[in-house]
Amino acid sequence: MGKNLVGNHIRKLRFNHDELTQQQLADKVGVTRQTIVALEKGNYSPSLELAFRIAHTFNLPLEEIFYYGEDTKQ
Amino acid sequence: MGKNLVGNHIRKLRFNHDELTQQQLADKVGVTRQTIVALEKGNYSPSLELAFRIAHTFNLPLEEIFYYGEDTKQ
DNA sequence: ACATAATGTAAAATAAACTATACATGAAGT
DNA sequence: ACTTCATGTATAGTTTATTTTACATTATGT
Repeated sequence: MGKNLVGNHIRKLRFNHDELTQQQLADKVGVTRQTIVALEKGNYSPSLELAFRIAHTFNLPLEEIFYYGEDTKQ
Repeated sequence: MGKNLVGNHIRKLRFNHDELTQQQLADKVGVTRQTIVALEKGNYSPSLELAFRIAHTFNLPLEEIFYYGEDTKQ
């Protein structure tokens, strides 16, 4: 257990960003689709390394994709 | 194995920031001293959650403390 | 009706992060 | 000389992230 305190906007970004599919994003960042599924579902938070690669892929600063605690963004 | 691609400025920050000791920082962010030691040594990269808590403690954006690949900062 | 592609879900196995414990070293103070 | 404190190092154990495999569902196209 131990609830996951980190949220993200991955799902939204996949659609805004070239309509990426889960599998395509997974390939781009070098993980399996299951990992993307789990992240979108909020099952756990990624490693910092993976978070960086995802941010890289979307060309966004990490903190615009991932946030600690409640989402405070627009 | 699997080399760690994420670096950080934790050690420097401990000194710039109130001369925090490893143990004090560990307490503030809720991990053991061993974790801080490992991070400073670059043995592995933290979870995203821990990275956020550390950034919080130093009152800095996460990406000013942690960087992917080579350090490109000043 | 059939095939294909995207997604959801689930569970067992491996890898990586993190803890707990323990001991060693060097510096600083008394 | 002794104590205390910060740090270094090591290793076994637990927890969490990630992989692998597998099957189900819904939508789209032919």
